[in-house]
Amino acid sequence: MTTTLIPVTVTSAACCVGEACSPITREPISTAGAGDLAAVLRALADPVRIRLVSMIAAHEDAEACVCDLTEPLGLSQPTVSHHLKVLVDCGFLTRSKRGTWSFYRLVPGSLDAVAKLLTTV
Amino acid sequence: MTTTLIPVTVTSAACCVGEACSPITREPISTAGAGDLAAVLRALADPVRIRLVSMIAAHEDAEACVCDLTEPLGLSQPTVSHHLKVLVDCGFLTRSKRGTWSFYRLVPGSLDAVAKLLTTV
DNA sequence: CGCATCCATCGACAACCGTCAATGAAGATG
DNA sequence: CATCTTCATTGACGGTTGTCGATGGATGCG
Repeated sequence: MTTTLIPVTVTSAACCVGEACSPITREPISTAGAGDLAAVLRALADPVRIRLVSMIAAHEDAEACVCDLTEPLGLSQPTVSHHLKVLVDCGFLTRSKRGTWSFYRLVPGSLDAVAKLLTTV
Repeated sequence: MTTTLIPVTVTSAACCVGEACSPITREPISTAGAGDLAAVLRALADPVRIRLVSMIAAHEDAEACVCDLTEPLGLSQPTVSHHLKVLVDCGFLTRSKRGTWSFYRLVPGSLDAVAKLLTTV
């Protein structure tokens, strides 16, 4: 028997964005679509979270644990965990526990999905 | 004599983004760059402002005045003016007064500049 | 077992933000 | 001139959010 793992994180805002997959400048976006896109953008609209995404993506093996991120950011561990949770809940990061460590990784294509909505050309 | 118009809206956040013109996933973004990008994204991270950008871009002649936008949004005129100001200050919209009316227009390329920063491919 | 490390969650506080009513300036209209 | 329309600004209020300290669970190690 083969176990197939189907991601069902429907609540992911980054997933919901896929509904309105055409640029927002073509025609007036729906009220719901605007709310979904705003929620995703709000998750990225923070200096710390932008640095987190950037640091994780550029980190060795494209993943990082909390203890790798706390000191460079100069923030407390709970604060970093909080921001990471926001990014995970919105579908930009995944978390995988290995031993005591939690490793965070960028979800491929999640940023591009948002970028495509903003592209006018 | 040829009059060359050089845009010098340096305070525009959407312009500042141009400094870090490479995708954020290539290497860790600078603290200042993250702050600038966050400021621009925060301007877009609101359902009303996303609808405003979309409605204006898709409007006739790609421009609209405040009275065109108030009723469809179901918001008060001061609130709409407030959101429009945020978008203008960040370089996403331009305002041109003609008579009593203020016409707003999408700045070409402003959204694409942000999209490029988020694109990983 | 006892202790240390890594981390998520909770509660609290301050700062920020979206919204509206009120106001006044600027132009159009009679 | 008098009036109306369009719009920006101000001040105030309530809700959201970023931050930290404290706490406790889970894992690794001697």
